Amino acid sequence: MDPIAVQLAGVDPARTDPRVVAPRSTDSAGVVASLRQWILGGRFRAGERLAEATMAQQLGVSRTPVRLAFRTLEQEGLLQKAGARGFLVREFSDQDVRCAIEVRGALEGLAARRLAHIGMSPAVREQLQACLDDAQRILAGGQLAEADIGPWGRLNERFHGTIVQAGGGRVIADAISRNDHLPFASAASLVIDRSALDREYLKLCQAQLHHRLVVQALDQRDSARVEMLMREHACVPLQYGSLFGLHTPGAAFAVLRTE
Amino acid sequence: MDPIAVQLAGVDPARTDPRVVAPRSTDSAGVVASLRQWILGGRFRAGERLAEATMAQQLGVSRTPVRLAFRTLEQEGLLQKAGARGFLVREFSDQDVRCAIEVRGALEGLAARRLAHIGMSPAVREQLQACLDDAQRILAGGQLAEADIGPWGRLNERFHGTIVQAGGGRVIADAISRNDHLPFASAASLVIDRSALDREYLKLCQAQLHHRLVVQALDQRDSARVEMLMREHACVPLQYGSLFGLHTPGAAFAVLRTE
DNA sequence: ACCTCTGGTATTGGATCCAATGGAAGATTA
DNA sequence: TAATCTTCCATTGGATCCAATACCAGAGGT
Repeated sequence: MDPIAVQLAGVDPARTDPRVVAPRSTDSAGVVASLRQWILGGRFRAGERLAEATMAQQLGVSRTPVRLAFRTLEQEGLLQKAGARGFLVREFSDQDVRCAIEVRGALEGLAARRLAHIGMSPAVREQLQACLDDAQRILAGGQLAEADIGPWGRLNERFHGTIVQAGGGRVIADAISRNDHLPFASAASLVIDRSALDREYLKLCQAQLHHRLVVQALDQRDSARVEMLMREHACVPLQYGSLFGLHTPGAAFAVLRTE
Repeated sequence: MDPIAVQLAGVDPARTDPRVVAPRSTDSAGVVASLRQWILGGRFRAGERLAEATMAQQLGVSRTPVRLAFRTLEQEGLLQKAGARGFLVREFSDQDVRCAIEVRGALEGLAARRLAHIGMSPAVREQLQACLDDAQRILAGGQLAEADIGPWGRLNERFHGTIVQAGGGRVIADAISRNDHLPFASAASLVIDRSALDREYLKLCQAQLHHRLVVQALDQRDSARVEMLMREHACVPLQYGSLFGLHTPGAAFAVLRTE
């Protein structure tokens, strides 16, 4: 096992569409998902050129869905056009990852600010409280168990999603979800070092504190403060991530490998 | 002429690629551009369903490039999937437009903040000064001429682009450019009321003042202030736009019609 | 009269074929 | 020997064909 083996917690692509049990590669959406996973998983070198025919063959589909998928992945920022000849796997520097995280902070901060301004509906307030309570239950044990990673990822995503939905509406939510395709940028992508669960426990406690402060500021309709808190909160994985060297040259995003 | 006839200033799609003289519809990129223009131009009703075959026929191309274009426009947020049967033209409320503008403010503010933090290179400083000088020349006449709209749009785009490039790098620039496809969100899309050029002149003076303040704050490495200034600056078209009722029901984005 | 089932049709998604284009390698000449 | 031109091939983009599928309408049953 890699010394910095991590896990991408949160929803997996298969869970998004209940009809699809396994992410079949024979489907257009499946092709996008597979390619995204391959790219993020470090299957290709950074800057490597991808040919339609080759990918089609490896995925067992025709060139048509691959062409569609390439365009989608280009929009997501994972590929970039290589002149008139195919696409390149985009390489992300530490700076880029940091930027992506700051972008998420800025956008979620904006959504939270707006939510504080317009005020939470009772349903939203209840939803957020439920997230806090669930998190409290997970953290109550005093340590982090392997089985807690998945639930935490889901509740974390619920918390952020609720605020974004309620405060930002579709436009901000879309901007965030577009950014989320970049490595480490998603709120659902907790970077968990499974070999140091005790340290990760402290990290989650920190995150939970932020969540409670955010709800507090929302209660007080303190828009400026809640924005600042959300922006700071986005930096949590950054602070910790930089401790054990995020970027591994050679693979595009080696640390994102889901093992 | 419509009482609120406006113009979308700045670069036109044809100028982006020097090889293409006119935006041919027979090209894949041309298909995307045409469809985008049609959607933003209010050719379709909000929520209207677009069929591949129909669009292909109207554009004089096969279904293949239309399929690609639909996916691209979906990523851009102008279309949304209608179940398993085609795509719908997304409708944008005043709220959505406001959100898109605030998103741009947040992202450009972020870029400016980073630029203030790392400091401007002499080349960047010079480029910004050139923008200020060009703007000053345009405004020196004491009034706004019809012919000034195009140059102003270009210099405005240069100003913003320079800051984003220098301070944000690729990731933030991409996030902004993805957002720019939404109506009114782009820095290049000045909304100019050609029937009230005197009022528009005052608006541009206001914008120029903001630009000068931004450069001042950048000179002073005042990252917090420059961020705030950029966010406020993004709201300029919003303030004025809301004065003469942005949203026209019936057409998707009637006010964006380039006449 | 209303609900349901079934068949047809419109429409999308995938595969394959063909044309266009750009790059690379080799040959020819200065 | 090096530079340039030409030819060939790899690869992409567009068009068309075929299969799958979801909506719609009509008929029949309750």
